[in-house]
Amino acid sequence: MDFNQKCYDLLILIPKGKVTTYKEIARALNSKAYRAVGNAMNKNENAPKVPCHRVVGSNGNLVGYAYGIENKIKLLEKEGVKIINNKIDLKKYFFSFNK
DNA sequence: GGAATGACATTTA
DNA sequence: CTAAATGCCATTC
Repeated sequence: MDFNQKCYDLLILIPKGKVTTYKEIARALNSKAYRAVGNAMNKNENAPKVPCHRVVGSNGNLVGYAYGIENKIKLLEKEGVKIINNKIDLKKYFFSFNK
C-alpha cells in the first residue's frame, strides 16, 4: 500500500463536521511526512472517495485545495464547520485519530 | 539515480 | 503578533 493510499484510508475515518491537520495524519501514520500527505491529496486519485476537504493546516488555516479554496470552504460550511478569515477553529472542529 | 515540486510546519527576524 | 526563511517527506519528471 502506498503512502498516499494510507492517507486516504485515514481521511475516510474523519467524521462529518470535523477537520484534521496534515501533521495529525502524518502522526497517525507514525511519520512526519505532512508534506507528502498534502502531496497525496494533490494527486487527488480518490477525490470523490475521500473527504480531502476536511484537512487543514496546523493552525486551522486553509492551505489549499485541488478544486479551489473557495470550493473547499463551501464544502466545510455545508458540513457545519464555521470558517473565519479562511481559517477553522481547531478547538471546536479538530479531530484526532488518537490511536 | 538525481533534481525539482508541493494542499506543511517550525523557527527566526 | 505578522512576515519571511529554512527544513522535511514522498512523489514525479
